[in-house]
Amino acid sequence: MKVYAPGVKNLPRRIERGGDEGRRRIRAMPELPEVESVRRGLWPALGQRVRSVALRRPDVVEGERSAEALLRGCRITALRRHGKELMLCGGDDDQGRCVCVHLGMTGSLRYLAAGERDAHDADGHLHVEWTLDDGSRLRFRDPRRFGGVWTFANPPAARCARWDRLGPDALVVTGEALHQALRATSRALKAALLDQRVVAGLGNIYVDELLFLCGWSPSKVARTLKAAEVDELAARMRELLTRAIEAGGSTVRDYVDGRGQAGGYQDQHQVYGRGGRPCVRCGGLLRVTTVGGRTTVHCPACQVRRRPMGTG
DNA sequence: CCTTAATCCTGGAAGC
DNA sequence: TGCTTCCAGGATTAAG
Repeated sequence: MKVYAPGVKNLPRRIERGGDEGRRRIRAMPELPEVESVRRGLWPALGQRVRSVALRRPDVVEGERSAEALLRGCRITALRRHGKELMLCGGDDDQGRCVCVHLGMTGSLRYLAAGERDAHDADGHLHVEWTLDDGSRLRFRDPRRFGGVWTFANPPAARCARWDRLGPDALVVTGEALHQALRATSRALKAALLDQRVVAGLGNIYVDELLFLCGWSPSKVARTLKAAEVDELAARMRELLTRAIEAGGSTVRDYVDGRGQAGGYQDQHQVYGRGGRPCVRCGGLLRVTTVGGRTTVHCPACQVRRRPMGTG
């Protein structure tokens, strides 16, 4: 495990420097609150019929790539979300065509009213653009192309292929369901919570924030949490995500919601992006480590609850 | 079961 | 200043 002790020479400079200068350079990927904010921003598209589809980069689409598969001629009847996955439904009663969108790390899905323009009108990362009957548009853009679009004959087929592999949605997960998943793995708690099959929607930002709020060490073994402790973990998870959604998600660099609005939750981050800076609770320095293959920031003094091997 | 590493990709930061 | 190198990260897959 790579460990950066505070003040040590190999500490990345952006962390050492601290302040807003250090924070804003760290990127955010869309996690559940950001994806939900995108979904809520797309509501003006509901009820509209898709007039045309421009597929500029066919390889971002998996499955059938025809305009019809991408909802041309369909009326958009629902915008759904599970974890970080979005689903655009093209008909009533699970009958119409269906498109799933995953934003990956840098993906965005935006609604533009008729005639509305934005900074990305002509860049090379606009992969799919849907034009609706009233002249408004939906736009999928993804510079790094870790995201993508999947086409299905209908929503049940999409759920079967994609959503059924995901754990319960993190915004509404019960302690009981979470406990069932956590008790089945001996991985580090952080690694388990990042696994979308365990619980769907958490990424690096909100896992680190959640573990700080609960006082758990990221390397605590997942299966050793008691039922009551997982109840509390689930409750705090729902509360954290709800608050982040209320703030419009986190914008660390360039995330915007479905209407191009930046989020505000980054101002409430207590650990993410704050490695090497003082803990807001105890004043000690936050430590940057790697857990589950991911950069992890935690407070070694505050997050000592039930560490493995009784070391806490 | 578990872990780490490689893969995809680009832009921004750091290093020389 | 400019060029090169490194790095982040979600999900998946392979290898150890």
